[in-house]
Formats: sequence, C-alpha cells, structure tokens
Amino acid sequence: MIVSVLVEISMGKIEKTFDYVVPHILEKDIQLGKRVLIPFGNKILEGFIMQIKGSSDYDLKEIISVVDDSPILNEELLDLGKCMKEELFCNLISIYQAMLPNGYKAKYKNNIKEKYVDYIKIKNTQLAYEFINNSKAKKQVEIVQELLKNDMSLKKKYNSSLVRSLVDKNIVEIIKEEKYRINSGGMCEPLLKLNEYQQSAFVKIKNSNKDVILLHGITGSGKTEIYMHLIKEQLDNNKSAIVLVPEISLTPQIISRFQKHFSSKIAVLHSGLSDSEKYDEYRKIKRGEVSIVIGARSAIFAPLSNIGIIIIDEEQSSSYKQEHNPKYNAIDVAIKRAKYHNAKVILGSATPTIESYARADKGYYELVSLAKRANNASLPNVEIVDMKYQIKKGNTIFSDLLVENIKEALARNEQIILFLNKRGYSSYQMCSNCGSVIKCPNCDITLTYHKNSDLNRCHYCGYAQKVLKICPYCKSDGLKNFGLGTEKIEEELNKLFDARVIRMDIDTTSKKGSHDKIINSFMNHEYDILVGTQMIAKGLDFPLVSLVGIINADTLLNIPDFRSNEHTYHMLSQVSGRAGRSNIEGKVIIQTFNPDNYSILLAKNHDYIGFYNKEMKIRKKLSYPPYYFISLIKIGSKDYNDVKAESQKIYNYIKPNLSKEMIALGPSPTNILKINNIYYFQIMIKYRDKDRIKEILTDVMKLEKDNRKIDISIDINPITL
DNA sequence: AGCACGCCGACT
DNA sequence: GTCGGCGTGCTC
Repeated sequence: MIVSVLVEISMGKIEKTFDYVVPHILEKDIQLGKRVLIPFGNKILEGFIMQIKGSSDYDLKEIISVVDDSPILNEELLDLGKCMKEELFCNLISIYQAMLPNGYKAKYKNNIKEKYVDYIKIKNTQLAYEFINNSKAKKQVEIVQELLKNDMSLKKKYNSSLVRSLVDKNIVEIIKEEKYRINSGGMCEPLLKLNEYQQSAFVKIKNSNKDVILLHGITGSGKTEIYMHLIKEQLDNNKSAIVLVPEISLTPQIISRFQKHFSSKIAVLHSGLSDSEKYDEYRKIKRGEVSIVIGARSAIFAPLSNIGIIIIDEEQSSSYKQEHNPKYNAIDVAIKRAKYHNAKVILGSATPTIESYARADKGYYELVSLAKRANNASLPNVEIVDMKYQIKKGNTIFSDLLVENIKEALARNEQIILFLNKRGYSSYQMCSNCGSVIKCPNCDITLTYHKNSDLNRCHYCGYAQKVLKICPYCKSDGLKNFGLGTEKIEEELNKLFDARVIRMDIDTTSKKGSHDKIINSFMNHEYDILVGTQMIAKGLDFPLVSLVGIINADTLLNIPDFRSNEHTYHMLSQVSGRAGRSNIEGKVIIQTFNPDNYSILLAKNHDYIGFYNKEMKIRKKLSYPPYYFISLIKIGSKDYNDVKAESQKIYNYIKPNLSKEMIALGPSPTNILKINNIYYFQIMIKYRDKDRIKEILTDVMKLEKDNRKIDISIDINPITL
C-alpha cells in the first residue's frame, strides 16, 4: 500500500504530495485525512494522507507511524479545502492548517496533549480488607476505608507518599481519566418567549425557501433571541448549529447567554482560549459530544456532522475575512458548507454590508427586517459637533458639548463610553522645525508614542524604540507629539473629571482574561467612563450607559478605501448602539471635522436604507462592488526596484488579456508601502466575469511560480485595499 | 522551509 | 590555489 502525503512546505508555488510505502502492520490504520509521520529529506514531518494507491513512480521511503485514531479532516473538509484552493489561489496545505486548531495541525513537535486527572481505586479487595485489619499504618488504613466506600477518589486529595505506598502493596491502583479543560454545563433554562416582531421574523426565516437569510435588525432588536429559537428547532430535529461572532465581541456575555439555555451542548472556539483549551473543545466537537459551536472565523470549519443552521452574527464585521493566506471569507465558506449539509445560513446585522443588502434586495437572499428595539427602548439621540470651530476655541480633544454631557451623566451616576479608533498616547512625533515624522525603520508607517512604556511603537511589526529628544534629521530639539490615542484620552479625562476611568484596547487586553475583567468591572459600575478602540464597539450591553462620545469620526473616513464611508457608517451605528440599551435615554455625540459627510449624517438619523441607496449610486458610478467584483494581486519584495519592475511586467501581461467589463488598475504602491522591510505593490482588477478572472489569475500564478525575486499573493474580494 | 550543489570573486 | 558568497533545485 502506498499513500500520497501532503506536507507543510511551500513547494515554490505549486501543490505537490509525496508518496510513501505503508508497512504492513500500519495498513489497517490508514485512512484519508489522518496524519502520518514521515521522513522528509533530513527531517521528520507530519502530513495528511490525501490518497491511497497501489503504485508510484518514485523510489519510496516508508511512513514512520500513523498519528491519529480517526481522520482529522473528514471527507467534507477535504473536499471543501480543494474547492477553496481553486477559488483562493493559495496552497492546499495552508487551507487545511487554517481549518484546524494548533493541536491538530500537521506539524512536527506538538506539545498539546489531552489533560488527565489521576484517580485512585481499590485494585484488590481481598488485600484491602486484610490490610485494614492487620496494618498499623493509620493514615493508609483511613484511605483504604474511604475507597472501599466510594469506589473512586481523586488522587490529589491524599498525600502522595501514602498513595505510593498503597500502590506498591498492590492494594490500590491509579486510574487516569481524560478531563476537558473547559467544562460548560449546569443550567438549562427555557428560552424567553419572542415578542411579536421577533416571532414574525422567526416564522419568515423558517418558511423561507432561500439558502441564505439576511436578518437586518437594529441594535437592541433582539436578534440573539431569534438565533436561539432557530437553533433550538434544529437541535430538536437532531441537527447541529454553528454560530460565528466577530472575534472581539466574543465575551462571556454572549457565550453565557447561549450556555444558559443549551448548557453543555456547546463548544466554544476563539482566540481567548489557550491552544490546549481549543484542543479540548475541538475534541468535543469531533466526538459528537456537542451540537452547537460558537466561535470566531475559523469555527466555520468545526467538524460537526449534520449541520442544520449556520448563524453569522454582525455579518458586516471584517473579522470574517482572513487577511493572510488562505484569504478566505467565513461567509463564503458557510454558504458552501450549508449547501453540503442542506442547511440554512443566517446573516445577522444592524448594518449589513452593502454587498449583502444588495443581494437581499435583488432576492438572492431572503430579507427579514426587525425595526423595533426589543425592550421598546428608543434609539439614542445623536448630535454632531463640528470640531473645526472647537479647535479654534482651543478644544483639541473634547468639545464643549461633550464635556457638558459627561458632567451631567456623571452627576446622574450614569456610565459613559468614549470611542477612539487609535490606541497609544499620541499618534506620532513630528519635528516642528523641519517637519519630519518619526517612522518605523522596517515599515513605512509612523511610530506611535506610548506613554506607559515611554516608547515609540510600530503597530504593524511591533518594533519599539526609545522616544527621541533630538530630531534625527535636522538635529534640532523641535520634536513634538501630534494626534491623539486612547491613552492620551484617558489621561485628559483624569485631569478634567473626578471620575473612575478605564481603558480598553490591545495594550490593556493582551493578557489572558483581562478583556473580560475590564468588561465585568465596568458592568459592575466600578468605573464611570470606558475609553476604548474598535473592540468596545460591538455587541456589548451595558444598561447604565447613557452617553457615548465618538472623539474623532474622521479616522476611518480618511483611509483611502472605497469602503471608507461604509466603514464609518458601520462604526458610528455600532458605537451609538451602546447607548441607552435599557430604560435610560441614550445620547451620542459625534465629533468630526466633516459634519456634512453623508455617512455621518445618515448614521445620525439611523437611516440605513438611506445610506444604502446613496452608497449604491456611488458604487455604480465608480464600478465598485456590488456592481463589480474586485481582486487584488499583491507583489512583495525586499528590493524596491524588483517589485516595481515585476509588478509592471505582470500588469503588462494582464492588460491585453482582459475581456470586456474588466478593468485593471495599477501597479501602485500599497497604502503602506513597506511592512517588515518588504515593499509591496498591488494591481487591482475589477470584473464581472468570474470565469475569465480565474483564467487570468491562474496564468499569472503559473507565470510567476519560479520567480524568486518576488512574492505574489492574490486576494479575491478583499475587504481592505 | 532547509539544505546541497555549483559557479564566481578575494585573500592567507 | 582555497574560502565562502548566494542562485538554483530538490525533498517521495
């Protein structure tokens, strides 16, 4: 027997498996999708069995061992990977690895193992009774007596030398039992009854004959409750469910809502778990011990069988698209898996992406809308402050209106959330003498000053340097801090108000559990003001928050991306949605230098449809999605001249091959030209013909596969440019 | 990815 | 003459 094995080496840019002979004793263990240990060159690797065959053209080595008892990748996932490879232009192995948690990837040296707990148990009852009656070892006799009563007992409850002694006498034996590191369980409360709006949405979803349903429900309209009813229905039919949530909102808040009703039927997969914890959760799924998986992007690959429904909450979230290879979108994967299982996909959002809403509008998706907040709370009142006038008055951070409202909210003992899209203290150091900005030596991006550590940090590569006192360019002492980040806001708040302030951004949440700790302490009103970045925008429900301040609404607007208005609209609506979630009336203050911008104005009025219509007109005019698809070819190299020249070559190849309704733009340097000392150029192709683009991109990849000067990667339907 | 092989400049 | 630079090819 011979097997073809897929290993993790980027074989140039082409896919290849390696054949190995299976020794007779291992033949019975061979199954597609299992991992095997193989000699490869001068080292030993793990790889996936991709094919079983009788003969091969090579002079073969033997496999060393079979790693798994059952396939890690089942047939569905194996085929799904192949299908994704065709569409994403990346290595098959990278897709399979992305499907799996670290403990199950094909790598050599895996320290992630099951956790065992030791129990002790009477081994020989006759000896035990003899021992109790004859021995003078009082302590040991006590243990034996207890065990005779209780059968099994935790080993660590007893002194280890006593236990060892009993084991040596052959009276007691140690039993190892596998134990999951996370144990959800307990309550199993009945679901809340849906209100009439939720109920009619539920019925509409149930009766829809479409594969994908877009559930458009404003913040606080009770989408989660509908999800739970939909899931319950599937479980009753012996089917399983996947729930995807954006990474940053994966707090116990949401998970515990599910656990309250479905108790131990849930496995959880997200980045807050350690590798070992993920390994255990994954095993629960593989063994069929759970029927609901809640997780971030990669949970879409959960090896559940018999999936009845896949729910993607906050479907507009960019976290569903993986930014590095394989650049897959979990929504697309969900639709594929749903087709295989004959399941439904529910996309839920208060502010769907323009593309999704357009699909619903056109009837490709079923559109189900929820326009009322569940507890009858009204939408917050939003005010826009023009910061141009405030700056003239000397208010660089907080407008008069915001300060006044913070004071009032504090006086009423209510809570406040302030949102700023930038972490750090000030954005950057600039020389007031020569105008030079301090940049990262590895990446073409300004360094951000962090006051806590007194370091300038690069938010792309992590590089950090001491704060400069003297300008490296003109040698003057004119360096000043410009811009502002969450850290600075926190400091200013402490100066201005007598309030308890807590900050939440990557810098304060890097430690395991700190994320939840901040949320819980704010929830318990141990703090009055929460300052944070993106991560406070989604899903959180703080009933005492009456005021939300958006310090600078322009940060997203100024990013050169055709979706910058859409991102601004999403962000403003989400952050606004944090205000007034209970019976307290909510207020939102948006500070901006562009008070006339349509995404800001329409967000103020909570007018999603208005925004959609306006944005669609612009997209149509400029041939952007959803009217055209976009693919990006990204070319990178250590040598600037190489990227530039090679990119031009690729463009020159593409240009004459374009068919009608295809536009190639570039090559141009990417937004951030240099990251980690690699220069990047990109070529954007807009198109409507999916088959034609596939041919072109396949040709480009073939053409460049041996080119060692450059790295080339393709991003189909990118979400950031 | 890592490593060997091989073809060119500079140096005890 | 050799040491070592990295461009190229290969791993069943």
